[in-house]
Amino acid sequence: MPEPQSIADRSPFRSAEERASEREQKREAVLRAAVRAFNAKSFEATSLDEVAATLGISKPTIYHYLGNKEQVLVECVTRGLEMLQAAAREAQSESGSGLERLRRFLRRYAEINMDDFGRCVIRTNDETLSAEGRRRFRGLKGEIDRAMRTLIAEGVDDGSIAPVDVRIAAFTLAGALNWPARWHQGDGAMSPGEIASAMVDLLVSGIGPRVQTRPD
Amino acid sequence: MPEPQSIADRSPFRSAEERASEREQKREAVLRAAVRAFNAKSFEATSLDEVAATLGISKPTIYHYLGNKEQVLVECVTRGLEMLQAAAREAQSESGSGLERLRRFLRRYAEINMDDFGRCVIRTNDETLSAEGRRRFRGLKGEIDRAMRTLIAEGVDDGSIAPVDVRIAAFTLAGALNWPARWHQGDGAMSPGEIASAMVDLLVSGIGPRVQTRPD
DNA sequence: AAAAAAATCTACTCTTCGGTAGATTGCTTA
DNA sequence: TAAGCAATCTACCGAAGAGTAGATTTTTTT
Repeated sequence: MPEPQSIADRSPFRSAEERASEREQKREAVLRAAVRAFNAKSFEATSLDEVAATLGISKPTIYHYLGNKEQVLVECVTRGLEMLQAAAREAQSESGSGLERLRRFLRRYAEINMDDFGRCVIRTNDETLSAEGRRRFRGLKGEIDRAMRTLIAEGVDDGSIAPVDVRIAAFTLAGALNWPARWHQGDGAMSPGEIASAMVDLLVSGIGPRVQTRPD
Repeated sequence: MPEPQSIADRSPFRSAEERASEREQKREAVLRAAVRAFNAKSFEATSLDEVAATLGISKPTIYHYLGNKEQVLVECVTRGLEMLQAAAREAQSESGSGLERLRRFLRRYAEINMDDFGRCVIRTNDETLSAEGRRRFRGLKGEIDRAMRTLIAEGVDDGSIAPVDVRIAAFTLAGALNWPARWHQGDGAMSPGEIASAMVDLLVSGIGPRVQTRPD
C-alpha cells in the first residue's frame, strides 16, 4: 500500500530552505560533537580527526562547515556566552529585590555551566585563543561579570544583601558556580536545576550556624 | 688581597653532599620554571623547549633531571597535593569546634591554591595523565576531599555549622576556593592571605542579609 | 695522570596533527 | 542534457614537539 504523505514528507528533492537548514543542522552536529570532546579532554588534547570520527565523517568535512579549529572553539564558547548574556539581561530587566534577582540569575548561571556549551566557556582559557578571539571572549565575559557585580551592588544598596565587598563576592559566587563545569557529568541523582538551587541557597545563607530567631 | 674565607666558602671542589644538593636545586629550578609555564598557558600548550629556554638551558638537560614531560607535571602536582595533605592533617589534629577547624583549613586551602604548585593541582585535569599518574592523583585528591567533608560533618554534628548537605557544601566551598587558581596573578592589592580570609568569611556568613540580633 | 662519571649540547628521528589539493559523486538548474 | 555547484573523500604537506643518540666538556675519583 503506497503512502503518498510519507513519500512527500521525505522526498529526496529538497527545497532551497530545506537544504540550507540541513546544512545548518550538520554544522550544529559538528559543534555539538566538538564541544563534548573538548569538555571530555581539552581543546588542545582533542584532534579534529577524533571529532570527525565520532560523527562518522572525515576531517575535511569539518573544514567544509567551519573555517579552522579555533573557529570551532570560538563558535562553541560563543553559544555558551550568549546563553549567559541572555540570563544576565533577563535578570537586569526583572523586578524584585537585588537578592531575589541575583538568586534567579545565579541559578541560571549555574545551570548553564552544566550545559555542554556553558562548560566549554568555563574550561576555555583565553590564552588558547588568537588575539581576535581573545578580545571577543574577554569582552563577553566582562559583560557577564559586570552584570553580576551590578546585581550584588543593588542588593547591598536595597538591604537585601549584606554589606559585602562586591569584587570578592563576585569571585566567590562565580567560582563556586563555575566549578560544576569541572565535575558534573550528567549522571548522578540530582538534576542540574537541583544542584544549582542547593548551591545558591548555601551561598546565600552561608554554612555558619543559623541565628536563632526568637519567637515573639 | 686574597680572601681565604671567601675562597673556602665557594671552593670549586664540592663535597658529595654539596653536589647532591646542587643537583636537587637544579631539579627544583626546572620544576619551578615548568609549573609557571604550565600555569601561564597549559600543560599541553607548553613545550619543554620553552621551559628550557626560560632557564637558559636546552631540552635534553631537562631530561637529565626528569624522566619525561608527564613526570615533570606529576612532580609539580605532587608538591601541591602534599601541601594540601599537610593542611588537611593539621586541621584534623587541631582542637576547636568543627567550624573553627574548617575555617582554618579553608583559609590554608585557598592560600595553597594561589601558590604555583597549588594552582597547578587545580588546573590539571586527570585525563591528561597516564593511568598510573591518574591513580595517584585521584587518590590524593580524594583524601583531601574526604578531610573537608569530615570537617563539615563534624561541624554539623557539634552545631557549629548549619545542617547542610555535606556533599553540596564540599563542592561549593572547594569550587569557590579553587577559582583563584584561575584568576589570581600575584599582583593586585590584596595578599593571598587576605583574599583567602575574605572569601572564607563570606562563605561562612553567606551573602544574605544578616539577621538583626536584638539587644537584650 | 688516567679513567670514570656527570652535565650539557647539537643534531637528529618519529609521530601527531592542522590544514590543503584535488578527485569523485550526485543533485540542481538552465 | 550540459554545466555548475555542494558534499564528501583519499592522500598528501609542513610544522611542532616529544624524546634520543652520541659527542663534548667538566668534574671527580683513583
